[in-house]
Amino acid sequence: MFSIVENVRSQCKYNGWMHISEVRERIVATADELYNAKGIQAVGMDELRTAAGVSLKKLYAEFPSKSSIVMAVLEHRHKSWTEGLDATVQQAGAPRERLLAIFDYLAGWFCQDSFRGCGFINSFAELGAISPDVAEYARQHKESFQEYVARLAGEAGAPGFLAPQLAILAEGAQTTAAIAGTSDAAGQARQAAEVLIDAALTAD
Amino acid sequence: MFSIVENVRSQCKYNGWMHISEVRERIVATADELYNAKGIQAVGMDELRTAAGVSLKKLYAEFPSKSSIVMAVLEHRHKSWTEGLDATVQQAGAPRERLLAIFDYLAGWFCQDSFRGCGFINSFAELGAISPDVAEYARQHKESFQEYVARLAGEAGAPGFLAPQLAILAEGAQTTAAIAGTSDAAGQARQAAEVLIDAALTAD
DNA sequence: ACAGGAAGAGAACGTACGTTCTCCGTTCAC
DNA sequence: GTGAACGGAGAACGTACGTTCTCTTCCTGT
Repeated sequence: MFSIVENVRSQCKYNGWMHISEVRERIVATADELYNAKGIQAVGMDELRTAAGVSLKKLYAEFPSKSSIVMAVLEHRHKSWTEGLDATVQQAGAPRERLLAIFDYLAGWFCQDSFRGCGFINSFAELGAISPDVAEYARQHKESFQEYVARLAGEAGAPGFLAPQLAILAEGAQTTAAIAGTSDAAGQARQAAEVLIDAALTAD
Repeated sequence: MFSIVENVRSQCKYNGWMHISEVRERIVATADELYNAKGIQAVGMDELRTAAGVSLKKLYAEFPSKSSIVMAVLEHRHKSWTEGLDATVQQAGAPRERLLAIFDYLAGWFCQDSFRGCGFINSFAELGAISPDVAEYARQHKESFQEYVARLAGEAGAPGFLAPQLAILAEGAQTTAAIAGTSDAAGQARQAAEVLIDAALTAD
């Protein structure tokens, strides 16, 4: 299922003036924005077509169905979220600061006008019950985040129970910030994370 | 907007064999289950009508539109969630245990087969962008939870920063448990809450 | 008994949307 | 220059769904 994008991307060739993968990426980026802003089910193929500046024929030449676009958007979200988070984490120095950098990344994200909550939580809420693929992708994304935090926590020398605690804080900050419409939760979660990290490090 | 239910409820009268409010409550309870299990947009009025054993005419006699049913379901969810939480909290003794009882309530909830995440987070994700009423109701629900935790934290003598931290933990546990499909997050959040509570109480 | 009205079942209507098809203009190879 | 392939615009099709309408049945009050 997730290999479709790579298969098609490997068949890229010139079609006169634009690389096929660029059309795909423009469609996916546009769909990501629209789905984030209005919800997946609220955005029709015609609206996406207009916003992306692509003909319906090209849309369906690139993707066999709307659900395949949704899955491509989830891949896109996972990639940009993971890369953005890691970039912020890498800028921090000591292992303890790298754990806290997670919440700095959240703070910057929450302040963006386009922030409307975690796209995986949202897509899971909207489609998880009727689309096993969406539910499974959301689960994998969250699992990979858990593993990422666990790696950072391990590098800080923390016991195993710390990482799930910090991950839960991060998840809670995302939903709290989205629904409340403020970015306060990032700072509150960061302060809680400091307490949990210090307690875990001294207990070890 | 939120007073519609009360207005109609006050006009209750006998219609031969069943109180009108009982029909309303059956519709709302059925809608709550279906919306929770499959998502709001995935459940049509006909499916709701069949599941509730009510004619379409009666459905539209009780509610002017689907969106009014959604709002009634949100009121119903808020009431049962708040009452269930408070019942668990009241069973605990000391103020510190009452704060931790929040996570015991979550643990019991997560273990239910019907658990599919917080209904307010889900409805916000699904409809918040296109329905200001839904977004606002979700915000109010989360705000009331924040105030509830703040009251419990105040009774425990904790400083003001503790309550938002515990609320974020609770929110994160809900989404983590929903997407992961396990109930582990409740215990992990509870242990984190213990650390945060003790740190806040000794720092005070 | 009979007129009148309430209520159920489901047909009907309008709309939205995912997907496919058709038509027409453009381009490119020869 | 000409024909054939390609691509864009949007019409068309089938389906689903929210909402309303119609018909029939059954109960009620006198």
